[in-house]
Amino acid sequence: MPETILVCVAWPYANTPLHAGQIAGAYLPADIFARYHRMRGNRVLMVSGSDAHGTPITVRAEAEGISPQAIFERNHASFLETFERFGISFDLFTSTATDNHAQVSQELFLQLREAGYIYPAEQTLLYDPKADRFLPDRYVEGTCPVCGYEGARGDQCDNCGSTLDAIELINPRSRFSDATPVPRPSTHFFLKLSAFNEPLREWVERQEHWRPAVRNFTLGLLREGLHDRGITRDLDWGIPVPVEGFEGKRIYVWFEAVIGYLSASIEWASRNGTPEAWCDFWEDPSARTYYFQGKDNVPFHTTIWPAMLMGRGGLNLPYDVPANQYVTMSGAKASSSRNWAVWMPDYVARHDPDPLRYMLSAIMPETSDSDFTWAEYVRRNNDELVATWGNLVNRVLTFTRRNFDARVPEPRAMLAPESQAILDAVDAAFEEVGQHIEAVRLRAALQAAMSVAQQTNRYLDERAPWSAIKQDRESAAETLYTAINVISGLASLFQPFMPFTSPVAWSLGGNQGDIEGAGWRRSPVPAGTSLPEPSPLFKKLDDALVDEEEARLGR
RNA sequence: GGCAGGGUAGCUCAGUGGUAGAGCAGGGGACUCAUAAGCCCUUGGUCGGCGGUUCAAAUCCGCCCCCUGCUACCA
Repeated sequence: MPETILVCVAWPYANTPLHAGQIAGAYLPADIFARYHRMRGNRVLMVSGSDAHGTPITVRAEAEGISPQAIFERNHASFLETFERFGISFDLFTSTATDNHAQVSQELFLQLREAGYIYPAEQTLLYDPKADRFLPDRYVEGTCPVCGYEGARGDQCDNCGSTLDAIELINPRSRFSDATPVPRPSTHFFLKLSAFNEPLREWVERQEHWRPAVRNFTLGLLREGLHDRGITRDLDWGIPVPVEGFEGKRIYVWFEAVIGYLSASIEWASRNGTPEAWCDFWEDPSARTYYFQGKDNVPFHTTIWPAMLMGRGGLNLPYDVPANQYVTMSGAKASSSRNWAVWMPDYVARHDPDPLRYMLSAIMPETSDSDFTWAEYVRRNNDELVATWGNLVNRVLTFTRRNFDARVPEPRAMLAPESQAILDAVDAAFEEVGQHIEAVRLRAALQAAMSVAQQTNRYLDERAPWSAIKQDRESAAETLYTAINVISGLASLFQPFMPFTSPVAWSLGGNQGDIEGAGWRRSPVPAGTSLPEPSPLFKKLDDALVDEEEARLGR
């Protein structure tokens, strides 16, 4: 019985290209998860898109003297290319700039307003008379009322760490024009999050399969109590508020961006010519919805979005929110401004995708922050991908080619116990790796697959077909027949993690056709199958690469 | 400050009550099919500190120290 799985991935903010930390935090785990479920024959929809709106994009646009639209389009194109070249297999990667998204967002806005969960209220905001615009807190600077530091931002004082309200700042000034901001009233809409505190708490309490960090953090937020939040802003870049008298105001990004999961699903369905197909993922209670993202996004996916869904009614709540911690770069948090990151467009232009997919899977920050270093990247490539897995394929196939005329050898009728045991091990690994992936323990899943490759190397050494062939050709034939069949299984086990090299390994092992279509199982390779000319799956990397890559950091 | 996560071998990290683990690095060995790769053996830790619960604690409880993240435009 196929399952229905909706894979929602965080919407990247379209103001800079993606870096490896974001890939490890959300896009890669989501992709592995989706590819696995597709191989299982489950019905999968994986969606995300560029977050096109918000102040940082308008500010960047002003700084570069071009339109916000141009900033968004440039980065959106970059995202699509990264996903394509790195093998992130979205069913649809759209953006919040589509008419469809605006329409779905406005509709949900009105539904929640109708239900009494959105209400208008007047608030006093800082206004820049010279630039003729309202100021977001972080674009006001002034003296901190707590410690007297003169460079405090309106949202927070970097000196003492106090959380501030821009209106409290002494001697405030606008970062747009240096003008002195003036308080000015403006009416905005608010989302009544307070109404959902208890329903959310009861719901989260029952989600015992969530990661402890995600669940405890959310319960902490709910214990303190959610406050109603403003969901409109005085901006001209964004989705218009669909209410008379609010022309010139926009729906704020954090309210509108999470709706993207729904609007993207609807867009996918209509593009496919099956406009109702999204309902299977959102309305059927047996469908499961997973939200992949970094830990900074947890509150939106475990409180605000579920509250919006509860308020609307009739749509599935998140089944799991497997948020990852952060991947740091050589010990420091990734930073755009300091250029402290592995930029994906840069990486895919110069390196193969699978070694980084493997590395990031192996250090995936599932329970705590983890650290990426180029030295470790080279080591894992050389010691694990080249030496353990790539070399296993290569040694088996070159030996077979030379001694058995490039055909899978005919084994004895009854396999030796150790041969049967290694075949059983690879078959059992599908169950074990699959359980890990379904529980989103991807690091453990990859390790379980890799350990079968290690066992297979041991098996080869025990059976030593290179010496057996001299006295007992049948023994060598059995060993190679067995090893080739194990390789066929291993290629499928690795496919969700390494979708570029695994199909190659699978074909080298004598298989034809599509590895993903062959399903989550070992494809048996019968004796007599002819084998193609083998070539190495991975390139051994030179240690000099470490220095070269590290020199690019921080410049 | 509050909340959350983490502090286990030189390095990166698994391990939630029952004789301390993996990979890498270091040392030794047998082999030679393979991108000198693979295999076997081995050195190495008072599991952040102090108390407590228990027949038994890395694992549960309390306090302390250190690292990381979050702290929400409160209307």
